[in-house]
Amino acid sequence: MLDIKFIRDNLDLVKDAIRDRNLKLDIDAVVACDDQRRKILVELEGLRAQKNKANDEISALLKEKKDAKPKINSMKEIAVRIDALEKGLQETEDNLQKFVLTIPNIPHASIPRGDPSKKKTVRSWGNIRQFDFKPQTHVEIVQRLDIIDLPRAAKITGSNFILYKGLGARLERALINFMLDLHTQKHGYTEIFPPFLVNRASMTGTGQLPKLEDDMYRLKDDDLFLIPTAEVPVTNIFRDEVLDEKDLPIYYTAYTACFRREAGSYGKDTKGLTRVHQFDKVELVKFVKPETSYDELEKLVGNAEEVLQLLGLPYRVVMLSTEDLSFSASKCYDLEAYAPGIDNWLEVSSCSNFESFQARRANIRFRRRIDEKKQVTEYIHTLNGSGVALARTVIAILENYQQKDGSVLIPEALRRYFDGQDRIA
RNA sequence: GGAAGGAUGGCUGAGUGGUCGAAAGCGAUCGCCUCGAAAGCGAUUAGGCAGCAAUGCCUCGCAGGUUCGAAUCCUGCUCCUUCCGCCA
Repeated sequence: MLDIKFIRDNLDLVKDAIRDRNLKLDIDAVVACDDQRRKILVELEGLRAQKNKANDEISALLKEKKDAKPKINSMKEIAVRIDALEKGLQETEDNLQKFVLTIPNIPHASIPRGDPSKKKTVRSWGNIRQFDFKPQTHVEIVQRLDIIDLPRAAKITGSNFILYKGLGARLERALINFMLDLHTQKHGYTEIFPPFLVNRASMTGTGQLPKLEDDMYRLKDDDLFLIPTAEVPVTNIFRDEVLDEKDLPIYYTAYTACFRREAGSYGKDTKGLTRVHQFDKVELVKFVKPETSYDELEKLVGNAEEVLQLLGLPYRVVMLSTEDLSFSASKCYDLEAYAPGIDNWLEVSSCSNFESFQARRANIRFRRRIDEKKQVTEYIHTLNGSGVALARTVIAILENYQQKDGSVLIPEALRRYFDGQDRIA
């Protein structure tokens, strides 16, 4: 959420941002709504001041046992007027709030303007393997090795769900442990295991609601949502709290399953494990002071990249353009791992700086000491990134590590989680 | 699912329908004291909105209601705690 004052003071900037995202929103109407709000507020506050003064006088009269009747009667009229203004104010504020919640974050100046094709490859890592046989797709591999059973997953639940089996299940568990161990032991993150269901306030706090309600799984009777990412429960840990400056920055990492309806995406990447309704992910979340957030973003990307490097998966780092940027993000890097079987770059991580956008929605602040006398509370900056998402990483591992004899080598970094086994055969 | 109790500032916790945005304590910050620290003493210490400012207004879980006036009374809701039931 953007600050209405910021919107007023930076009208052109906000309008440019909407245009750069290829959206249509009537920002002038928002300002007009706020004008109306202020107009009501001024009159209302004047009357309230009058009322408060009169109440003190009535109080004093009663104390001295004098007659307060005339004063009381004269206030009845004002009370009615105040009542009416309050209703009007409420209505105007609700409208304004509803409107402001649909305005996306301002894209950072450093990112490319325009459609998704404008995205910029920042760097690449690793070499694309040259095969002396025709590499198979992960769909073929998992079937042959009997480590993932998609037909039965479809029977149990529906299409685009995954049933891991045997060493496939083991691989999933190994990856989760490997990533959590790396981030907690080497990168200084504290491990979190949050609820997988969250309430509406949490979903609104991180920006999934109101816009993306159709993409979420929602419980019928409880107004709870299955989390689409650990970002939601973990960022909301500090909702409506004021943090202490000296506790910052805070780094959290969490494994969760992630649930996405993927409404409207039928026919797109629907083969195999590329786009599924439930997948595992290890997430990185940071709460930091505003002046450090862009440095923290670079470090966060580095932490996610290290996962792919240790797994030996070739990847590239892509800076998204304005139209590709998610609703709440100001700047975002995607990590794309190469999968030779399907000959595709797969988005396995998305690392974003939200600046104060989520913090304002979720009301997460910190106390900053200015000098001995003065301290102020201000919104923190939140960041998060996948470190990394599993289903697609599994694709990349299977397709990159497949051997001519049909087996799949287990990346060195994972072997300690396989009792030293070096291949899936 | 049933019963009872509760929700007040960074935390604990008092609160009479009318000088209550709110006692007290803890914590924190600053000062005094000290070679330095602890202890002690003193001061400061909720958030938000409008305004250049002075200042004004709002907020005691949330939403309504009664009243000239609500932290306080009434209704509904949410959440928490304890007990019972069920349960991995």
